[in-house]
Amino acid sequence: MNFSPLLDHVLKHITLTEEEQSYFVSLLNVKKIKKKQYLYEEGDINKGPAFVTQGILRAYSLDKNGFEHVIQFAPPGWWIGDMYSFIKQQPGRLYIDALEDSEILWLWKSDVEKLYNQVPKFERFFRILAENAIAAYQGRLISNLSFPAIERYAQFCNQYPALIEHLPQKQIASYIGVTPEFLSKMLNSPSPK
Amino acid sequence: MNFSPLLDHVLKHITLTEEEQSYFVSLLNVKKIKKKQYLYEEGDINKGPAFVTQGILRAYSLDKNGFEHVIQFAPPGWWIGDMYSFIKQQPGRLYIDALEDSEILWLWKSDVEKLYNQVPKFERFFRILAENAIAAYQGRLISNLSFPAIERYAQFCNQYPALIEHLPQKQIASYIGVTPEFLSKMLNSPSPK
DNA sequence: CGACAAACTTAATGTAGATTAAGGGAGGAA
DNA sequence: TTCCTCCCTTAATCTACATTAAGTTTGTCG
Repeated sequence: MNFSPLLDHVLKHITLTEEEQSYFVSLLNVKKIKKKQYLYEEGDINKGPAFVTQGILRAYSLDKNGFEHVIQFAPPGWWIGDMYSFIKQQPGRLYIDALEDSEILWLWKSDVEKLYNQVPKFERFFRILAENAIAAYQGRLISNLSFPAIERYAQFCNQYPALIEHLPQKQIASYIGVTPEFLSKMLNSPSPK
Repeated sequence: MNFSPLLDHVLKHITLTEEEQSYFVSLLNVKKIKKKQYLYEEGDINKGPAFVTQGILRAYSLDKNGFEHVIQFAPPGWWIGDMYSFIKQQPGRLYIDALEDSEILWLWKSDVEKLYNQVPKFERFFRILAENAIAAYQGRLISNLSFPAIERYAQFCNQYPALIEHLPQKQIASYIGVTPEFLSKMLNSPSPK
């Protein structure tokens, strides 16, 4: 297994000795997830954040009519997880599955705690990670509340150009908060961008 | 000035010696904000998070038609800030003002960095704070994407019962993402809850 | 290769919520 | 008191987007 994408990512924010690095790596679990399989099994609450090394994961919620609403995509190099479930240690409201055959690295919640105690610098790392996520969520909320669908689509294209090619249109529709039919109509209408 | 609400809040998550506590307090700035005044002045990017001790603050974005969209309310005991602007050190997209005469404690960005160096336990404190905020934003997004307006209102009432009484209806309408007219109609229609 | 499912399109109809416009009540300042 | 501003309400009209229902194209896998 090649841990260097994750290590590089960590080392961008904090410095670690060789021993600290190998301790961190020793806590990591590898998991291969086939397309359509889930990251967490039913009621899995002791699993911590997951770092994507291959493929694409997706977090979504379900409404009462059974429709999916995409909360986040995670291509390689991104983290994904149900933060509510993780913090409160309660079953969450998020489903996380793979849109393609994928591979992730993940930590047990208890190992994350150990890591904080053994190498407190990781408190800093995950603080920075969390702050960036907040900024992203704030931006997403602004977008949802303040812009019409066509501009949310344009913003998505700007922010995630690599994803546009990779993702079925209906997933993008779900992310920006419209039906696949409406997105299709938007894209094939007067100003077809 | 009475710092104990903030100190109590901090001490719920980390333990601090007397000296650490007074060092922390020495970095705090107090500011009184009158109703309708702003937390940040034009282009203020070196100011860090603000902790509300009295009153209510509000963060909102503006759309191209000049309409306000509330991203967050902050009653006493809550933190508020423009995380994007804080992290990227760029002008943000959020306006933060007071809905009532208020009082806050705030830190310079540079003092937050000093605090992390002098008392690394604060990395842990702000990590926990940030993680909780993520959980809240995830919940808000789920709510916005997956539920109709009337249920978003019900959820708001459940989550912030104290705010319902305190806030003008139009602010709540803006938070749940509808016009004041429509909220009024909803509340005075068939099942008036 | 054939076939079955999944992805995209098109179009008719339906609806949640926006917009516009008007009027009424409560509080504050002079 | 009177005026003014802010807040809430009601109602008519409008629109962005959903729903339903075909049909078409693309992919995938036995």
